[in-house]
Amino acid sequence: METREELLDVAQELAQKLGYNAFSFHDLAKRVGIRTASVHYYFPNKGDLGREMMTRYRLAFLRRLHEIERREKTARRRLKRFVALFQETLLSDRLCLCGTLATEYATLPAAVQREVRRFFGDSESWLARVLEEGRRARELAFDGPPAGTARTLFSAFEGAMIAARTFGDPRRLGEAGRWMVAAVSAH
Amino acid sequence: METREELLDVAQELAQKLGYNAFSFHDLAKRVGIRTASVHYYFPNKGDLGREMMTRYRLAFLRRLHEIERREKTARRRLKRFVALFQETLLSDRLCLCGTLATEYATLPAAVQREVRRFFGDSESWLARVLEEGRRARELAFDGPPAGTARTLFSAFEGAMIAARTFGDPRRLGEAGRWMVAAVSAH
DNA sequence: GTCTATAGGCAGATAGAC
DNA sequence: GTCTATCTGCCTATAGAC
Repeated sequence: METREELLDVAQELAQKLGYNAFSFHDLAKRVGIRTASVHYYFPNKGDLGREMMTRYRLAFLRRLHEIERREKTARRRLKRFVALFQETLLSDRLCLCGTLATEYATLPAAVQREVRRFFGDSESWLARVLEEGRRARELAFDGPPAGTARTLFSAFEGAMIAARTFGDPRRLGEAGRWMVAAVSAH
Repeated sequence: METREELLDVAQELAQKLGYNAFSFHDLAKRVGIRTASVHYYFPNKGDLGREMMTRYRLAFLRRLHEIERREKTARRRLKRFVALFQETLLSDRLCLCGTLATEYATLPAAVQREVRRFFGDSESWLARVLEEGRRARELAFDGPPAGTARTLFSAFEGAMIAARTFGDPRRLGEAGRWMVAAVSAH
């Protein structure tokens, strides 16, 4: 693998496990087997690394969402697969990268902040689309514009992820996922 | 005010706004008008400060929950007041202290981690009690044990708080609050 | 209680050799 | 691309004077 990608992988892992402010260029260098100065060859400063890490994460997540849409044809199954993506992350004691960066938001360079907001935006747009189609098909039921329900679902999943990792109990996320999906299901 | 309390106030403010790993003893000293070394007089190390800060926050929050229970007699009003507590925090660009510490969980001293878990536990117990009474009174409706719904509500509020601050839009929390309360309301 | 002085370590970052 | 060497600054923490 190219060193550049390896660095982003390690940075992402540490950010998801410990937070953005809790890892250093030296930590990355050690893990990849190079020197701190060499990390600066790829990323002039930590903000550049952070922005690229977040962009890459967002695009990879978006690809997986589109894959879900292609493979699953009912809204409820799509929502469950969305939660499953988060569960997968949780299994390696990681949070959604966007969730960790969002709590450290005020300390981030502006370019990284922008990427965090885009992640929220992209995810909520996808959820809103799934919700809207599901309601049109009479499979789901909820009041008001899909966007509002999408925002509530997304933040509920992010929050449940944090709680689940705190207690070292991934079932907390599964529970919240089933609860929220049931709440938007037509009965 | 005593210096000790002032230090805890500033530490809490910075932790809620920036994160636990983003403030230093020097930051606290500067704000309170003393020297870094003097902070160590009150708190031998940052872990001691963190634990005491989190304990104090948890107990103050619990007191406000009990106050809500005393003043409000319907479950729906109690839940709305719970969300209002979070909204109040959000108005000064802060997150729930427990939420910020939970995302940095792996970097915290064990004693601080324990306090974070207790905060989750206390809040969820209170919510579960309110939910149970509300259901018994036929005011609320939800499936299964109250604890499961309490966990989902609490993490949804924590998550909504994070999203709301990221977008600088407190209404996101209000929206999630109304959505969740409606979801447990008997119709 | 608060200070000065100081220690040792780690942070982000740069210059310049190979 | 990766290195050594180095800089500046900040971090947590301690010793000891006032």
